Amino acid sequence: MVTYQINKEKLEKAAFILKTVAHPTRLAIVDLLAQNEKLSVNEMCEVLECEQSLLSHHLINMKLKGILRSEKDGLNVFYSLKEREVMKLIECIEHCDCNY
Amino acid sequence: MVTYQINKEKLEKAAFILKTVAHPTRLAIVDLLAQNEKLSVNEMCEVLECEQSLLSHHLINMKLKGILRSEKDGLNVFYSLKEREVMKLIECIEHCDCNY
DNA sequence: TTTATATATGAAGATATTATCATATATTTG
DNA sequence: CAAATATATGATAATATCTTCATATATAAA
Repeated sequence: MVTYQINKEKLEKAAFILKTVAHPTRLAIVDLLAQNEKLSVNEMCEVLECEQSLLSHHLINMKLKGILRSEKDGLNVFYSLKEREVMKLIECIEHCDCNY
Repeated sequence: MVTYQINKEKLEKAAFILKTVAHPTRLAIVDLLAQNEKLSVNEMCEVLECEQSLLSHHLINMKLKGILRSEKDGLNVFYSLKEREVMKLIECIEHCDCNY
């Protein structure tokens, strides 16, 4: 008999989190913030060569989904990883050499 | 100065793999195959309550992307995890309680 | 060799995601 | 206060993903 343990809710939550990160730019953001405690939108814009508005959309989305937090300081808004656990995802992925 | 280490190619690959798994049904497939060495399409259909054709699409997609392998035995096709490393993703996610 | 079963395929429609653009808001500085 | 700068917002267009359905293929069994 086939067993099945993880419940639907948990799977949906996991898929949700994964989705939030499953994008080159967003993954780069996580990576960047793993290496730098906090960064302003502008700083990330430059490093990632991503248009400001698009980056903003990504950042707000990630914040909304609980991956990032933000704090305002004058004109700048600094983003940082809310759950440093997310970094583990990246490491994990790096070790997983699926060939396709 | 902001540093940035991971290269584009790596990020794209990682995002690609993540995307493959960032879906409730596909995550359930990984989970199911982490617990059962190999399973036929039908067996998974029943457990996951997923329509055969849809499941087939998912499985083939996952195989194409290097997450799964398949072997035929008579009428059945058995799928199994190609990279058991993928299981770590799930564990990782489970420990990561992002609130959103 | 017809019938049943398991799986795959492909097209189309439904839905979701991503990118772009123009512009708004908020803050600082001159 | 006007101008400059940083970020956010919202509508829309472009694109990708997911689902469904009808049907094809391959194997096994009667």
